[in-house]
Amino acid sequence: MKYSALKGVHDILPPDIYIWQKAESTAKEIFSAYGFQEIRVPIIESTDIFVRSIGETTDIVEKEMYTFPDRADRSITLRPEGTAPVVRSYIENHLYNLPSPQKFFYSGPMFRYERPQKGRFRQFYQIGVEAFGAAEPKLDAEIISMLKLFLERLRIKELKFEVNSIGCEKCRPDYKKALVSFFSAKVADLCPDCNRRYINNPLRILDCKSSACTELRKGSPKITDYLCKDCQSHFEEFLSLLNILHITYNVNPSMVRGLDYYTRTTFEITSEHLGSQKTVVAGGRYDRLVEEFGGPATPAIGFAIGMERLVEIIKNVNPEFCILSPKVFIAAIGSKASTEGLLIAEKLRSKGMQAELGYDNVSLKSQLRRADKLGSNYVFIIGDDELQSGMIKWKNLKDGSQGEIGIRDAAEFREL
RNA sequence: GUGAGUGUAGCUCAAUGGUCAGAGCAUUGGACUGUGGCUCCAAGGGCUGGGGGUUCGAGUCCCCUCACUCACCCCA
Repeated sequence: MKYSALKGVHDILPPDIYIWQKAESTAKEIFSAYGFQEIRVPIIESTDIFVRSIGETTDIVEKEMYTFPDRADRSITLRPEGTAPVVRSYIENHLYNLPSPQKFFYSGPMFRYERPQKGRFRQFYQIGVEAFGAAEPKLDAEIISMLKLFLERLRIKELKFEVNSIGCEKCRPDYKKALVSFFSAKVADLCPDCNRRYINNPLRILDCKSSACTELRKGSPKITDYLCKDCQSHFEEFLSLLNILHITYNVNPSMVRGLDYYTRTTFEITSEHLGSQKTVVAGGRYDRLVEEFGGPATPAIGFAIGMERLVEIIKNVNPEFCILSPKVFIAAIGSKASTEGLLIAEKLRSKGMQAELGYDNVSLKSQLRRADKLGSNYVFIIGDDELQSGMIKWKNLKDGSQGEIGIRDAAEFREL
């Protein structure tokens, strides 16, 4: 094979593409109902946009970005996530002057230079939403509810909703201190990675899967015990609204996000159908980011759906998901009949009916065989007899019934 | 970046170091002159991922390399 796709990227082909289209159109429909409008932002941005928002010491920025100099030697990065570009656009276009909250959704490819595995790719697709200008927990709950509806519409069940609050710039430092002092006596026994985390991001120790660290963090302080008064009541109201909305969730105090910009509410939706990369949706509040980017102080919240993972789940739970539209197949014998068939097909198509032609002047048998394989519902048969009589034959491939219809009326054909 | 596993036909997989590398599915054609699905028959399709080595002889053993997969890590 001379050429192949790059590592970690992939083609999306039929029949999978129908699942993608269904997921995308469903997202658009549901998100619109909640007042989210589509926004399209560039795939390339200045590198510093991502460094500033995601955080200099995160893995994404340190070793996973596709960063390169352009011809004028500016540092450009292929977006590794969607929030930063949307925030940049929100500020640059002064969207904060529009009535709050402003709600957007986006969809498109993201790029991270990672080692591929199940559910993880170098070019992957996300559909995400970002809502600016409302701090109330009502918005947080609404967004979770929207996700629930979206997933139900795709007939996906048995997902786990996990929520947490990671506090704000007032209370998180206290928690960090408590955590550091808790682990100070145990640093030596933590895994090498966690030794590094102990210095630059102690919260991540909670996330570590190594058995030693899992053991060592038993009894560690919980973020939820350290929340300041405001964060505490925000979180409590959020949870009570989830109850009112009949959303089943699990509070997971050790769920920390890998991007630095998150504050307060964080959440994740996971599935057992995904191997070790089981997060299909993740998001949270980022109440400080707009201001840090040079905009007015604006609370915000968002999430992103991993499309490959979503499609993987759909394929697992609902393999029959995509329904083929009815098709008419026109089998013609002889060149005159073939021309007639072409004209009928064109008329059907102009009315929006999917019509397929037999090619290559092959036997009727193989044309029918092909019609069957395409999943056609009906076949029109045109040959010398039909041209003479002016009546063409139709056959229903699903139940085998047959009949005749005038050549002129064939274009008016509706499911009989 | 680290580790493990796997590379043979379009796909899923066989083949003790020993004829010409096989099967099922798929594709195409035929049995059936103008009626699909079922059945039967046949055909096409392979530099056994690539390179080197051991051997009288390598798909098989050894080394290198590339690719894929899964896991660690990280994340959606």
